[in-house]
Amino acid sequence: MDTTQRTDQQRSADRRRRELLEAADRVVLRDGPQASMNAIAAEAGITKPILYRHFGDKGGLYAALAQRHTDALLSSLRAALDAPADRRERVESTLDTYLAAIEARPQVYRFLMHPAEGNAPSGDQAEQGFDVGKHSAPLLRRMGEELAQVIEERLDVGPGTQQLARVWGHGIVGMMHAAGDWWLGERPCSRAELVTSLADLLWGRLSAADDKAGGPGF
Amino acid sequence: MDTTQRTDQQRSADRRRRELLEAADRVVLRDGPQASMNAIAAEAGITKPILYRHFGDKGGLYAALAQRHTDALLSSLRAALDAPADRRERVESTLDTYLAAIEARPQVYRFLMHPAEGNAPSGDQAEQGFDVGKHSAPLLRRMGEELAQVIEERLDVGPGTQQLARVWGHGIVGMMHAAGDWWLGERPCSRAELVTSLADLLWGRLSAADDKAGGPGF
DNA sequence: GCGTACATGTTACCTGCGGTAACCGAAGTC
DNA sequence: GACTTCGGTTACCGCAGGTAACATGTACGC
Repeated sequence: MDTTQRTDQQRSADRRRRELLEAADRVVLRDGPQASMNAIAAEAGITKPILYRHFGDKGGLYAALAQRHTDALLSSLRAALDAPADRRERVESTLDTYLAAIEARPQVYRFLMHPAEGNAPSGDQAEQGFDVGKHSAPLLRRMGEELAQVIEERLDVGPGTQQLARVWGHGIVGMMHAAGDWWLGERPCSRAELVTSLADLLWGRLSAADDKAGGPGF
Repeated sequence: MDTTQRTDQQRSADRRRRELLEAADRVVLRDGPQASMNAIAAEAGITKPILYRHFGDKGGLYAALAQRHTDALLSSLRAALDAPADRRERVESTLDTYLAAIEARPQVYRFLMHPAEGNAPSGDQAEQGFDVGKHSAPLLRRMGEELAQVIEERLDVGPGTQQLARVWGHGIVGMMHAAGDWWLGERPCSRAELVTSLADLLWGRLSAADDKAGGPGF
Protein backbone atom coordinates (compact mmCIF):
# COMPACT_ATOMS: atom_id res chain seq x y z
CA MET A 1 0.00 0.00 0.00
CA ASP A 2 3.03 2.24 0.01
CA THR A 3 2.78 5.19 -2.31
CA THR A 4 6.20 4.87 -3.91
CA GLN A 5 5.44 1.20 -4.40
CA ARG A 6 2.27 2.08 -6.22
CA THR A 7 4.12 4.51 -8.36
CA ASP A 8 6.70 1.90 -9.18
CA GLN A 9 4.07 -0.50 -10.34
CA GLN A 10 2.31 2.19 -12.24
CA ARG A 11 5.51 3.02 -13.99
CA SER A 12 6.26 -0.53 -14.94
CA ALA A 13 2.70 -1.00 -16.14
CA ASP A 14 3.05 2.06 -18.29
CA ARG A 15 6.28 0.82 -19.74
CA ARG A 16 4.69 -2.53 -20.48
CA ARG A 17 1.78 -0.75 -22.10
CA ARG A 18 4.10 1.15 -24.36
CA GLU A 19 5.92 -2.02 -25.31
CA LEU A 20 2.63 -3.66 -26.17
CA LEU A 21 1.63 -0.70 -28.26
CA GLU A 22 4.88 -0.86 -30.18
CA ALA A 23 4.37 -4.53 -30.82
CA ALA A 24 0.84 -3.85 -31.98
CA ASP A 25 2.22 -1.19 -34.21
CA ARG A 26 4.62 -3.59 -35.82
CA VAL A 27 1.88 -6.14 -36.44
CA VAL A 28 -0.46 -3.59 -37.91
CA LEU A 29 2.30 -2.39 -40.13
CA ARG A 30 2.81 -5.94 -41.31
CA ASP A 31 -0.68 -7.44 -41.40
CA GLY A 32 -2.81 -4.41 -42.06
CA PRO A 33 -5.86 -3.29 -40.16
CA GLN A 34 -7.29 -6.74 -39.68
CA ALA A 35 -4.48 -7.70 -37.34
CA SER A 36 -5.86 -10.12 -34.78
CA MET A 37 -5.43 -9.85 -31.05
CA ASN A 38 -3.69 -13.21 -31.10
CA ALA A 39 -1.18 -12.01 -33.62
CA ILE A 40 -0.47 -8.87 -31.66
CA ALA A 41 -0.08 -10.82 -28.46
CA ALA A 42 2.27 -13.24 -30.18
CA GLU A 43 4.35 -10.41 -31.57
CA ALA A 44 4.61 -8.98 -28.07
CA GLY A 45 5.72 -12.38 -26.82
CA ILE A 46 2.76 -12.87 -24.54
CA THR A 47 -0.83 -14.08 -24.73
CA LYS A 48 -4.20 -12.52 -25.26
CA PRO A 49 -5.53 -11.97 -21.76
CA ILE A 50 -2.69 -9.60 -20.95
CA LEU A 51 -3.68 -7.46 -23.85
CA TYR A 52 -7.20 -7.42 -22.55
CA ARG A 53 -6.04 -6.53 -19.07
CA HIS A 54 -4.22 -3.55 -20.47
CA PHE A 55 -6.64 -2.29 -23.05
CA GLY A 56 -10.02 -3.68 -22.13
CA ASP A 57 -11.02 -4.74 -25.58
CA LYS A 58 -9.94 -4.42 -29.16
CA GLY A 59 -11.54 -1.03 -29.36
CA GLY A 60 -9.42 0.10 -26.46
CA LEU A 61 -6.24 -1.05 -28.10
CA TYR A 62 -7.33 0.56 -31.30
CA ALA A 63 -8.05 3.78 -29.49
CA ALA A 64 -4.68 3.81 -27.77
CA LEU A 65 -2.87 3.04 -30.99
CA ALA A 66 -4.86 5.62 -32.86
CA GLN A 67 -4.10 8.23 -30.25
CA ARG A 68 -0.39 7.92 -30.85
CA HIS A 69 -0.50 8.24 -34.59
CA THR A 70 -3.27 10.75 -34.62
CA ASP A 71 -1.44 12.95 -32.18
CA ALA A 72 1.74 12.72 -34.18
CA LEU A 73 0.04 13.46 -37.46
CA LEU A 74 -2.01 16.27 -36.02
CA SER A 75 1.01 17.98 -34.59
CA SER A 76 2.73 17.81 -37.95
CA LEU A 77 -0.32 19.30 -39.56
CA ARG A 78 -0.51 22.00 -36.94
CA ALA A 79 3.07 22.88 -37.67
CA ALA A 80 2.36 23.13 -41.37
CA LEU A 81 -0.69 25.25 -40.75
CA ASP A 82 1.20 27.57 -38.44
CA ALA A 83 4.27 28.05 -40.56
CA PRO A 84 5.14 31.61 -41.48
CA ALA A 85 4.00 31.81 -45.07
CA ASP A 86 0.99 32.97 -46.97
CA ARG A 87 -2.26 31.12 -46.91
CA ARG A 88 -1.89 29.28 -50.13
CA GLU A 89 1.57 28.04 -49.28
CA ARG A 90 0.40 26.83 -45.94
CA VAL A 91 -2.55 25.00 -47.38
CA GLU A 92 -0.26 23.28 -49.83
CA SER A 93 2.22 22.34 -47.20
CA THR A 94 -0.53 20.95 -44.99
CA LEU A 95 -1.87 18.85 -47.81
CA ASP A 96 1.59 17.64 -48.59
CA THR A 97 2.27 16.74 -44.98
CA TYR A 98 -0.83 14.62 -44.82
CA LEU A 99 -0.17 12.91 -48.12
CA ALA A 100 3.42 12.21 -47.21
CA ALA A 101 2.26 10.60 -43.98
CA ILE A 102 -0.20 8.24 -45.61
CA GLU A 103 2.28 7.51 -48.34
CA ALA A 104 4.94 6.56 -45.84
CA ARG A 105 2.82 4.17 -43.78
CA PRO A 106 -0.25 3.13 -45.67
CA GLN A 107 -1.00 0.21 -43.39
CA VAL A 108 -1.20 2.32 -40.31
CA TYR A 109 -3.27 4.76 -42.20
CA ARG A 110 -5.71 2.09 -43.23
CA PHE A 111 -5.95 0.87 -39.71
CA LEU A 112 -6.74 4.32 -38.46
CA MET A 113 -9.42 4.91 -41.02
CA HIS A 114 -11.41 1.75 -40.48
CA PRO A 115 -12.14 1.13 -36.84
CA ALA A 116 -13.81 -2.02 -35.59
CA GLU A 117 -17.21 -0.34 -35.56
CA GLY A 118 -20.07 -2.17 -33.95
CA ASN A 119 -19.31 -5.14 -31.79
CA ALA A 120 -21.92 -6.29 -29.35
CA PRO A 121 -19.85 -8.99 -27.60
CA SER A 122 -22.62 -11.48 -26.97
CA GLY A 123 -26.22 -11.61 -25.96
CA ASP A 124 -27.68 -8.19 -26.49
CA GLN A 125 -28.66 -7.78 -30.05
CA ALA A 126 -31.35 -5.27 -29.43
CA GLU A 127 -30.59 -1.97 -27.77
CA GLN A 128 -27.49 -1.32 -29.79
CA GLY A 129 -29.62 0.70 -32.14
CA PHE A 130 -27.88 2.39 -34.97
CA ASP A 131 -25.41 5.02 -34.08
CA VAL A 132 -24.98 6.47 -37.46
CA GLY A 133 -22.50 9.22 -37.33
CA LYS A 134 -19.83 8.94 -34.67
CA HIS A 135 -18.87 5.74 -36.43
CA SER A 136 -16.44 7.45 -38.66
CA ALA A 137 -12.76 7.20 -38.06
CA PRO A 138 -11.84 9.36 -35.11
CA LEU A 139 -8.81 10.50 -37.01
CA LEU A 140 -10.88 12.18 -39.68
CA ARG A 141 -13.15 13.75 -37.12
CA ARG A 142 -10.29 15.08 -35.09
CA MET A 143 -8.57 16.46 -38.14
CA GLY A 144 -11.79 18.08 -39.21
CA GLU A 145 -12.34 19.71 -35.85
CA GLU A 146 -8.77 20.83 -35.64
CA LEU A 147 -8.85 22.42 -39.03
CA ALA A 148 -12.18 24.01 -38.24
CA GLN A 149 -10.66 25.60 -35.20
CA VAL A 150 -7.74 27.00 -37.13
CA ILE A 151 -10.03 28.38 -39.78
CA GLU A 152 -12.30 29.94 -37.24
CA GLU A 153 -9.43 31.51 -35.39
CA ARG A 154 -7.81 33.03 -38.36
CA LEU A 155 -10.35 33.65 -41.03
CA ASP A 156 -12.97 36.32 -41.22
CA VAL A 157 -15.96 35.36 -43.29
CA GLY A 158 -18.49 37.52 -41.57
CA PRO A 159 -21.43 36.23 -39.52
CA GLY A 160 -21.77 32.51 -39.15
CA THR A 161 -18.05 32.03 -39.24
CA GLN A 162 -18.08 29.33 -36.64
CA GLN A 163 -20.55 27.16 -38.45
CA LEU A 164 -18.91 27.72 -41.77
CA ALA A 165 -15.52 26.89 -40.30
CA ARG A 166 -16.69 23.52 -39.08
CA VAL A 167 -18.31 22.61 -42.35
CA TRP A 168 -15.21 23.64 -44.20
CA GLY A 169 -12.92 21.88 -41.78
CA HIS A 170 -14.63 18.55 -42.22
CA GLY A 171 -15.16 19.12 -45.90
CA ILE A 172 -11.56 19.92 -46.64
CA VAL A 173 -10.31 17.02 -44.57
CA GLY A 174 -12.67 14.74 -46.43
CA MET A 175 -11.44 16.06 -49.73
CA MET A 176 -7.86 15.48 -48.71
CA HIS A 177 -8.61 12.03 -47.44
CA ALA A 178 -10.59 10.81 -50.41
CA ALA A 179 -8.19 12.22 -52.92
CA GLY A 180 -5.29 10.74 -50.98
CA ASP A 181 -6.94 7.38 -50.78
CA TRP A 182 -7.60 7.26 -54.46
CA TRP A 183 -4.14 8.56 -55.26
CA LEU A 184 -2.46 5.93 -53.09
CA GLY A 185 -4.31 3.24 -54.97
CA GLU A 186 -3.69 4.43 -58.49
CA ARG A 187 -0.70 6.71 -58.29
CA PRO A 188 -1.82 8.67 -61.31
CA CYS A 189 0.52 11.54 -60.64
CA SER A 190 3.19 12.85 -58.35
CA ARG A 191 2.42 14.05 -54.88
CA ALA A 192 3.29 17.61 -55.80
CA GLU A 193 0.87 17.61 -58.69
CA LEU A 194 -1.87 16.27 -56.51
CA VAL A 195 -1.23 18.96 -53.95
CA THR A 196 -1.38 21.67 -56.55
CA SER A 197 -4.57 20.32 -58.05
CA LEU A 198 -6.30 20.17 -54.70
CA ALA A 199 -5.17 23.61 -53.71
CA ASP A 200 -6.43 24.89 -57.05
CA LEU A 201 -9.77 23.35 -56.30
CA LEU A 202 -9.90 25.05 -52.94
CA TRP A 203 -8.89 28.26 -54.60
CA GLY A 204 -12.02 28.37 -56.67
CA ARG A 205 -10.63 27.31 -59.98
CA LEU A 206 -13.72 25.20 -60.40
CA SER A 207 -15.99 28.20 -60.48
CA ALA A 208 -13.57 30.28 -62.51
CA ALA A 209 -13.11 27.78 -65.31
CA ASP A 210 -14.77 28.26 -68.65
CA ASP A 211 -17.35 25.97 -70.06
CA LYS A 212 -16.13 23.67 -72.71
CA ALA A 213 -17.04 24.80 -76.17
CA GLY A 214 -20.08 23.08 -77.64
CA GLY A 215 -21.67 21.83 -74.44
CA PRO A 216 -24.23 23.38 -72.13
CA GLY A 217 -21.48 23.98 -69.63
CA PHE A 218 -20.82 22.46 -66.27
CA MET B 1 -30.18 -29.38 -71.61
CA ASP B 2 -32.92 -27.68 -73.57
CA THR B 3 -32.34 -23.99 -74.12
CA THR B 4 -35.79 -22.76 -73.13
CA GLN B 5 -35.49 -24.93 -70.05
CA ARG B 6 -32.23 -23.29 -69.14
CA THR B 7 -33.77 -19.91 -69.60
CA ASP B 8 -36.65 -20.81 -67.38
CA GLN B 9 -34.36 -21.87 -64.62
CA GLN B 10 -32.20 -18.89 -65.15
CA ARG B 11 -35.20 -16.68 -64.86
CA SER B 12 -36.39 -18.27 -61.67
CA ALA B 13 -32.90 -18.06 -60.21
CA ASP B 14 -32.77 -14.41 -61.06
CA ARG B 15 -36.07 -13.78 -59.40
CA ARG B 16 -34.93 -15.63 -56.33
CA ARG B 17 -31.76 -13.59 -56.33
CA ARG B 18 -33.73 -10.39 -56.38
CA GLU B 19 -35.90 -11.58 -53.53
CA LEU B 20 -32.83 -12.42 -51.51
CA LEU B 21 -31.40 -9.02 -52.19
CA GLU B 22 -34.56 -7.35 -51.02
CA ALA B 23 -34.50 -9.37 -47.85
CA ALA B 24 -30.88 -8.46 -47.32
CA ASP B 25 -31.82 -4.88 -47.88
CA ARG B 26 -34.45 -5.02 -45.19
CA VAL B 27 -32.03 -6.57 -42.71
CA VAL B 28 -29.33 -4.06 -43.43
CA LEU B 29 -31.85 -1.32 -43.03
CA ARG B 30 -32.76 -2.72 -39.65
CA ASP B 31 -29.50 -4.02 -38.23
CA GLY B 32 -26.97 -1.79 -39.89
CA PRO B 33 -23.87 -2.83 -41.77
CA GLN B 34 -22.93 -5.62 -39.38
CA ALA B 35 -25.92 -7.66 -40.45
CA SER B 36 -24.95 -11.31 -40.30
CA MET B 37 -25.47 -13.84 -43.03
CA ASN B 38 -27.61 -15.86 -40.67
CA ALA B 39 -29.86 -12.90 -40.05
CA ILE B 40 -30.23 -12.19 -43.73
CA ALA B 41 -30.97 -15.81 -44.48
CA ALA B 42 -33.56 -15.88 -41.72
CA GLU B 43 -35.21 -12.75 -43.04
CA ALA B 44 -35.40 -14.32 -46.46
CA GLY B 45 -36.96 -17.41 -44.89
CA ILE B 46 -34.15 -19.72 -45.87
CA THR B 47 -30.74 -20.77 -44.59
CA LYS B 48 -27.18 -19.72 -45.10
CA PRO B 49 -25.91 -22.11 -47.76
CA ILE B 50 -28.45 -20.82 -50.24
CA LEU B 51 -27.11 -17.34 -49.81
CA TYR B 52 -23.65 -18.67 -50.44
CA ARG B 53 -24.77 -20.51 -53.52
CA HIS B 54 -26.20 -17.32 -54.91
CA PHE B 55 -23.55 -14.83 -53.93
CA GLY B 56 -20.40 -16.78 -53.26
CA ASP B 57 -19.46 -15.05 -50.09
CA LYS B 58 -20.38 -12.10 -48.00
CA GLY B 59 -18.37 -9.85 -50.25
CA GLY B 60 -20.41 -11.02 -53.20
CA LEU B 61 -23.65 -10.24 -51.49
CA TYR B 62 -22.25 -6.90 -50.47
CA ALA B 63 -21.22 -6.17 -54.01
CA ALA B 64 -24.62 -7.07 -55.40
CA LEU B 65 -26.38 -5.01 -52.79
CA ALA B 66 -24.04 -2.11 -53.31
CA GLN B 67 -24.59 -2.21 -57.05
CA ARG B 68 -28.29 -1.57 -56.64
CA HIS B 69 -28.00 1.37 -54.34
CA THR B 70 -24.98 2.78 -56.00
CA ASP B 71 -26.66 2.65 -59.37
CA ALA B 72 -29.75 4.30 -58.00
CA LEU B 73 -27.83 7.04 -56.26
CA LEU B 74 -25.56 7.63 -59.20
CA SER B 75 -28.45 8.06 -61.55
CA SER B 76 -30.01 10.61 -59.24
CA LEU B 77 -26.73 12.44 -59.10
CA ARG B 78 -26.37 12.32 -62.85
CA ALA B 79 -29.79 13.84 -63.18
CA ALA B 80 -28.90 16.65 -60.82
CA LEU B 81 -25.66 17.25 -62.67
CA ASP B 82 -27.39 17.31 -66.02
CA ALA B 83 -30.30 19.54 -65.09
CA PRO B 84 -30.71 22.71 -67.14
CA ALA B 85 -29.41 25.35 -64.78
CA ASP B 86 -26.20 27.22 -64.20
CA ARG B 87 -23.17 25.59 -62.73
CA ARG B 88 -23.59 26.75 -59.21
CA GLU B 89 -27.19 25.65 -59.06
CA ARG B 90 -26.32 22.27 -60.38
CA VAL B 91 -23.53 21.79 -57.91
CA GLU B 92 -25.86 22.68 -55.10
CA SER B 93 -28.56 20.39 -56.30
CA THR B 94 -26.09 17.55 -56.64
CA LEU B 95 -24.85 18.06 -53.11
CA ASP B 96 -28.40 18.20 -51.88
CA THR B 97 -29.34 15.04 -53.69
CA TYR B 98 -26.51 13.14 -52.09
CA LEU B 99 -27.21 14.49 -48.63
CA ALA B 100 -30.90 13.76 -48.92
CA ALA B 101 -30.09 10.19 -49.84
CA ILE B 102 -27.83 9.53 -46.89
CA GLU B 103 -30.26 11.30 -44.64
CA ALA B 104 -33.12 9.13 -45.78
CA ARG B 105 -31.39 5.78 -45.31
CA PRO B 106 -28.37 6.13 -43.09
CA GLN B 107 -28.11 2.42 -42.44
CA VAL B 108 -27.77 1.56 -46.07
CA TYR B 109 -25.33 4.33 -46.47
CA ARG B 110 -23.18 3.03 -43.64
CA PHE B 111 -23.26 -0.40 -45.14
CA LEU B 112 -22.11 0.90 -48.46
CA MET B 113 -19.27 2.89 -46.99
CA HIS B 114 -17.69 0.16 -44.95
CA PRO B 115 -17.21 -3.01 -46.92
CA ALA B 116 -15.95 -6.22 -45.38
CA GLU B 117 -12.39 -5.44 -46.50
CA GLY B 118 -9.81 -8.14 -46.06
CA ASN B 119 -11.01 -11.60 -45.22
CA ALA B 120 -8.70 -14.50 -45.76
CA PRO B 121 -11.15 -17.32 -44.96
CA SER B 122 -8.70 -19.76 -43.42
CA GLY B 123 -5.23 -21.03 -43.89
CA ASP B 124 -3.39 -18.59 -46.06
CA GLN B 125 -1.99 -15.83 -44.02
CA ALA B 126 0.85 -15.05 -46.32
CA GLU B 127 0.25 -14.03 -49.89
CA GLN B 128 -2.60 -11.73 -49.09
CA GLY B 129 -0.14 -8.89 -49.04
CA PHE B 130 -1.48 -5.47 -48.39
CA ASP B 131 -3.67 -4.07 -51.05
CA VAL B 132 -3.65 -0.55 -49.86
CA GLY B 133 -5.79 1.53 -52.04
CA LYS B 134 -8.75 -0.15 -53.73
CA HIS B 135 -9.96 -0.85 -50.22
CA SER B 136 -12.12 2.18 -50.11
CA ALA B 137 -15.83 1.93 -50.53
CA PRO B 138 -16.64 1.29 -54.16
CA LEU B 139 -19.43 3.77 -53.91
CA LEU B 140 -17.06 6.62 -53.24
CA ARG B 141 -14.77 5.53 -56.01
CA ARG B 142 -17.56 5.24 -58.50
CA MET B 143 -18.96 8.60 -57.55
CA GLY B 144 -15.53 10.11 -57.86
CA GLU B 145 -14.97 8.67 -61.30
CA GLU B 146 -18.41 9.66 -62.45
CA LEU B 147 -17.99 13.20 -61.33
CA ALA B 148 -14.55 13.31 -62.85
CA GLN B 149 -16.01 12.32 -66.16
CA VAL B 150 -18.66 14.99 -66.03
CA ILE B 151 -16.10 17.60 -65.13
CA GLU B 152 -13.81 16.52 -67.88
CA GLU B 153 -16.58 16.53 -70.44
CA ARG B 154 -17.88 19.93 -69.62
CA LEU B 155 -15.18 22.01 -68.15
CA ASP B 156 -12.29 23.64 -69.86
CA VAL B 157 -9.31 24.17 -67.62
CA GLY B 158 -6.66 24.10 -70.24
CA PRO B 159 -3.96 21.42 -70.52
CA GLY B 160 -4.03 18.61 -68.02
CA THR B 161 -7.78 18.77 -67.80
CA GLN B 162 -8.17 15.05 -67.56
CA GLN B 163 -5.85 14.64 -64.63
CA LEU B 164 -7.29 17.63 -62.86
CA ALA B 165 -10.80 16.39 -63.40
CA ARG B 166 -10.07 13.11 -61.72
CA VAL B 167 -8.41 14.71 -58.74
CA TRP B 168 -11.28 17.11 -58.40
CA GLY B 169 -13.87 14.42 -58.85
CA HIS B 170 -12.51 12.32 -56.03
CA GLY B 171 -11.75 15.34 -53.93
CA ILE B 172 -15.20 16.83 -54.21
CA VAL B 173 -16.85 13.51 -53.54
CA GLY B 174 -14.69 13.10 -50.48
CA MET B 175 -15.58 16.55 -49.29
CA MET B 176 -19.23 15.81 -49.73
CA HIS B 177 -18.95 12.48 -48.01
CA ALA B 178 -16.98 13.63 -45.00
CA ALA B 179 -19.10 16.69 -44.46
CA GLY B 180 -22.22 14.60 -44.82
CA ASP B 181 -20.97 12.00 -42.41
CA TRP B 182 -20.16 14.59 -39.80
CA TRP B 183 -23.40 16.42 -40.41
CA LEU B 184 -25.47 13.27 -40.03
CA GLY B 185 -23.87 12.64 -36.68
CA GLU B 186 -24.16 16.09 -35.22
CA ARG B 187 -26.89 17.80 -37.17
CA PRO B 188 -25.40 21.21 -36.53
CA CYS B 189 -27.44 22.89 -39.20
CA SER B 190 -30.05 22.36 -41.85
CA ARG B 191 -29.31 20.53 -45.04
CA ALA B 192 -29.73 23.67 -47.07
CA GLU B 193 -27.20 25.54 -44.97
CA LEU B 194 -24.74 22.73 -45.34
CA VAL B 195 -25.19 22.71 -49.08
CA THR B 196 -24.62 26.42 -49.30
CA SER B 197 -21.53 26.27 -47.13
CA LEU B 198 -19.99 23.52 -49.21
CA ALA B 199 -20.79 25.22 -52.45
CA ASP B 200 -19.23 28.37 -51.07
CA LEU B 201 -16.13 26.42 -50.28
CA LEU B 202 -15.96 25.09 -53.81
CA TRP B 203 -16.55 28.58 -55.10
CA GLY B 204 -13.34 29.81 -53.61
CA ARG B 205 -14.67 31.69 -50.66
CA LEU B 206 -11.82 30.23 -48.67
CA SER B 207 -9.22 32.04 -50.70
CA ALA B 208 -11.30 35.17 -50.99
CA ALA B 209 -11.89 35.65 -47.29
CA ASP B 210 -10.04 38.26 -45.31
CA ASP B 211 -7.64 37.44 -42.56
CA LYS B 212 -9.01 37.99 -39.15
CA ALA B 213 -7.82 41.22 -37.60
CA GLY B 214 -4.90 40.84 -35.21
CA GLY B 215 -3.61 37.49 -36.41
CA PRO B 216 -1.02 36.53 -39.00
CA GLY B 217 -3.81 35.34 -41.21
CA PHE B 218 -4.74 31.89 -42.29
C1' DG C 1 -44.08 -47.11 -65.05
C1' DC C 2 -38.79 -46.16 -63.44
C1' DG C 3 -34.11 -44.53 -63.00
C1' DT C 4 -31.57 -40.35 -63.54
C1' DA C 5 -30.06 -35.80 -63.38
C1' DC C 6 -30.48 -31.44 -61.37
C1' DA C 7 -31.84 -27.53 -58.63
C1' DT C 8 -33.36 -26.43 -54.04
C1' DG C 9 -33.11 -26.77 -49.50
C1' DT C 10 -31.63 -28.62 -45.04
C1' DT C 11 -28.65 -30.10 -40.86
C1' DA C 12 -24.44 -30.35 -38.98
C1' DC C 13 -20.12 -29.22 -38.95
C1' DC C 14 -15.14 -26.70 -39.31
C1' DT C 15 -12.27 -22.63 -38.46
C1' DG C 16 -10.90 -18.43 -36.48
C1' DC C 17 -11.85 -14.44 -33.76
C1' DG C 18 -13.06 -11.52 -29.77
C1' DG C 19 -13.45 -12.09 -25.06
C1' DT C 20 -13.33 -14.34 -20.36
C1' DA C 21 -12.78 -17.55 -16.28
C1' DA C 22 -9.92 -20.10 -13.69
C1' DC C 23 -5.80 -21.46 -12.45
C1' DC C 24 -0.15 -20.93 -11.52
C1' DG C 25 4.17 -19.47 -9.92
C1' DA C 26 7.32 -16.11 -8.26
C1' DA C 27 7.96 -12.53 -5.72
C1' DG C 28 7.50 -9.25 -1.29
C1' DT C 29 5.54 -8.74 3.35
C1' DC C 30 4.27 -9.82 8.04
C1' DG D 1 5.72 -20.28 6.79
C1' DA D 2 1.10 -18.52 5.45
C1' DC D 3 -0.86 -14.54 2.52
C1' DT D 4 -1.62 -11.44 -0.82
C1' DT D 5 -0.54 -9.70 -5.30
C1' DC D 6 1.37 -9.29 -9.78
C1' DG D 7 2.43 -11.17 -14.50
C1' DG D 8 1.27 -14.89 -16.84
C1' DT D 9 -0.90 -19.14 -18.70
C1' DT D 10 -4.33 -22.74 -20.43
C1' DA D 11 -8.73 -23.73 -21.60
C1' DC D 12 -12.88 -22.41 -22.65
C1' DC D 13 -17.53 -19.77 -24.55
C1' DG D 14 -20.26 -17.75 -28.22
C1' DC D 15 -20.62 -16.15 -32.66
C1' DA D 16 -19.28 -15.17 -37.18
C1' DG D 17 -18.15 -16.72 -42.01
C1' DG D 18 -18.01 -20.63 -44.79
C1' DT D 19 -18.62 -25.60 -46.33
C1' DA D 20 -19.74 -30.70 -46.86
C1' DA D 21 -23.00 -34.00 -47.01
C1' DC D 22 -27.26 -35.33 -46.95
C1' DA D 23 -32.54 -34.78 -48.18
C1' DT D 24 -36.18 -33.63 -51.41
C1' DG D 25 -39.02 -32.46 -55.41
C1' DT D 26 -39.53 -32.57 -60.12
C1' DA D 27 -38.72 -32.67 -64.82
C1' DC D 28 -36.86 -35.68 -68.41
C1' DG D 29 -35.57 -40.06 -71.48
C1' DC D 30 -36.80 -44.71 -71.99
